[in-house]
Amino acid sequence: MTDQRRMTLKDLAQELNVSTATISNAFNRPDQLSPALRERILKEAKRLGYSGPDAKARSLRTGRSRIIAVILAESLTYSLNDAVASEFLSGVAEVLDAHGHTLLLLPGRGHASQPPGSANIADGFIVYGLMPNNKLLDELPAQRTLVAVDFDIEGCPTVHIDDTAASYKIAQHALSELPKRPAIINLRLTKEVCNGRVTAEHTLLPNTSTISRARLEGFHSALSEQGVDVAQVPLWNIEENTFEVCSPVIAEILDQPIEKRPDLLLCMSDRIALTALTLAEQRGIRVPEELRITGFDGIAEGQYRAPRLTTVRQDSVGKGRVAAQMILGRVPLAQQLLQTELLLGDTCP
Amino acid sequence: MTDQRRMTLKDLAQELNVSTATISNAFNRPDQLSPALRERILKEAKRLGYSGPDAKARSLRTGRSRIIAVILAESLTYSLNDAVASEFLSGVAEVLDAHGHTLLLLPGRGHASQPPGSANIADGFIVYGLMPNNKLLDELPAQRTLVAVDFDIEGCPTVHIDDTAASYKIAQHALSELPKRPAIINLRLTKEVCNGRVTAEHTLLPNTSTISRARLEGFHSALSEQGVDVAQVPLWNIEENTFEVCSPVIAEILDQPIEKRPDLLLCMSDRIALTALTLAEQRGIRVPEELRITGFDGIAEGQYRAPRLTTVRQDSVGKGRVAAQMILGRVPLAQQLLQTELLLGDTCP
DNA sequence: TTGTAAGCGTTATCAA
DNA sequence: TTGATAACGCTTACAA
Repeated sequence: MTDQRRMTLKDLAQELNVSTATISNAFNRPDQLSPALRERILKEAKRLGYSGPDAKARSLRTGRSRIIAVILAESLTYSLNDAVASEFLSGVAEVLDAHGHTLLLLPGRGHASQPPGSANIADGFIVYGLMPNNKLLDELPAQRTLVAVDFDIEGCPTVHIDDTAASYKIAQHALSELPKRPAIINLRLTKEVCNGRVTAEHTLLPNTSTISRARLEGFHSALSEQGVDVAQVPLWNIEENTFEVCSPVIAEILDQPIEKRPDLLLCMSDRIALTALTLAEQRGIRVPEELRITGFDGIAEGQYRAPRLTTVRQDSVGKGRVAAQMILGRVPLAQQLLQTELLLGDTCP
Repeated sequence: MTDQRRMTLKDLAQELNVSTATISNAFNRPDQLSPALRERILKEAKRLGYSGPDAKARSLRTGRSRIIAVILAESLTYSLNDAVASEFLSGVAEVLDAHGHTLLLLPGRGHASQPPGSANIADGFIVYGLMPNNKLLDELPAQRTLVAVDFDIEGCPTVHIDDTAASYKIAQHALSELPKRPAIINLRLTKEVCNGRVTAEHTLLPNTSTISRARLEGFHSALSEQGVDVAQVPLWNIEENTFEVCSPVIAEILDQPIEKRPDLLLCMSDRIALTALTLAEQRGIRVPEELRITGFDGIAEGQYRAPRLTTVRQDSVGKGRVAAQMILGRVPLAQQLLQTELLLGDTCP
């Protein structure tokens, strides 16, 4: 009876002289037994140190674990420290939590030697961001629900924003005052690794469904519309959306002779824009007088500062919520497109 | 054989005319069967769409899931958007990932109606931050490993920083130039809810093991040492470490008549300090000339801006790494104390 | 209202 | 080197 190992439902049943089914019901279906008996069982369980049905056994038996996995395109380390990904996750977490589910975090890129087979314990998968190799996706249990966020998996429900429209919108705003020397700073858009100026030697990622590619599209159409020759607009590439990786590139841009230095930076993320802002401040370059800057995302850090960032807000939390609701089957599995909103700050009034 | 439902190990065994044990060994113990057979099994498995042993069944059988849970004191929504907690999590994730484990996130406070029984699927628990009620802790499977971070559970391995020493250190630095009107802004230190000035009507949290209490201790001893009567130093309380919650309190502090307005703010977090900095800038109060500000934590946002925050850096990522290593049994379960480092920025030179 | 018993898909211990 | 077979702890028809 009460030996070393953890007490099981069976032990408890024996102890109380009732059947295992009754104990199970006491925990899972209150309506299947008399309140009195249930009361007694719960009390005795607590007294004897039985803390409820074992999750492993239960999930094997029922086939469901109440665990939803989020697969992050980037490493967990990066994602957890990125404002946009964090907001997305908190949206997911909020909904899962409200419905008694929990969140398992899986790295996409560069996971350990052995693939985490433990992953397939999840009832469903939310895949956030483009997977570099579909290998991981292949390994996902086919039967399980899948929702893709910010990219497309064929025949799979997705949640998206209209990146092209959003960047068109902000570029159009920025171009209401025509810049002399506009420049675009994008995020991982070249096939080759390139942290700096994009030259003729680089090729852009072919996949038109990446968000970077879509945003470039939007910038370019707004520029063309104003009669700017987009081929003449310098393109700079950033390999990772962090201050450390951005800043050398931004420094290179800002340290050009003044007659070549851009007077408008269209950045593909707020992180890039904020880095540009900080470096401009350090150099005494006045924003927006000498340099106008636009961001993308609408993260808090860009709004709770002076000068406030001009940017497009995307509802990352909302994206997370919708993705989670789809996975839980609380909204129909579909192709959702979320709204964006222009945020007129001080960096490009 | 190949019906609707997912293929199982047994199905595969039947299909290949080998025993289930052999299939299992092919996946788990290469040395237990001839390479040729193993090769064949793996190939056929892939062809027939068997993606390896089911995690639920495996975890029931072996007793281990390769999942480690982190229980966060605050809601997931808050924690994911807090720089310190995020860094901690990324430290945990990094180590877990390197050893083929995955991360399950559990909310401490305010979890859903039904306790997530799915939690006990985890092999071990890292508890981050003070648990408001130990109820959740009681429910944790007694047998499982537990590591406490930033607070104490009796008889449990912990990882900590020396909050008192660290805040003593930074306060001492700040006091090298004696302020006329110092003030302290702390984080959730009153028993009653209080977002504003702490008065005689408020009582401080009794528990001396909270990090806020420990930091206050450090501030006070540095002040006393300089002959300042700590009873005269105003104490302000913040209920949540976010810009939104901080800013009204900071506004109240800064909008006092100039002869009452503090000239030194000792803040218990960088978030508070950064909010103070932003609001000071908005009001044209010069930092550090008219107002010196110190933070606590050393988050990136405080260092990648101008002026840089003067603060104490705690190695949150390192804390996460150590906690994860302890859980995995890669370092001895013990009481670890991590170092802190004074970061001399521009807000209190 | 309560009890009986058959799995859920594995792994581990044997024996062959 | 490979194969039977008994658990792992639980849920759920179905029977009483």
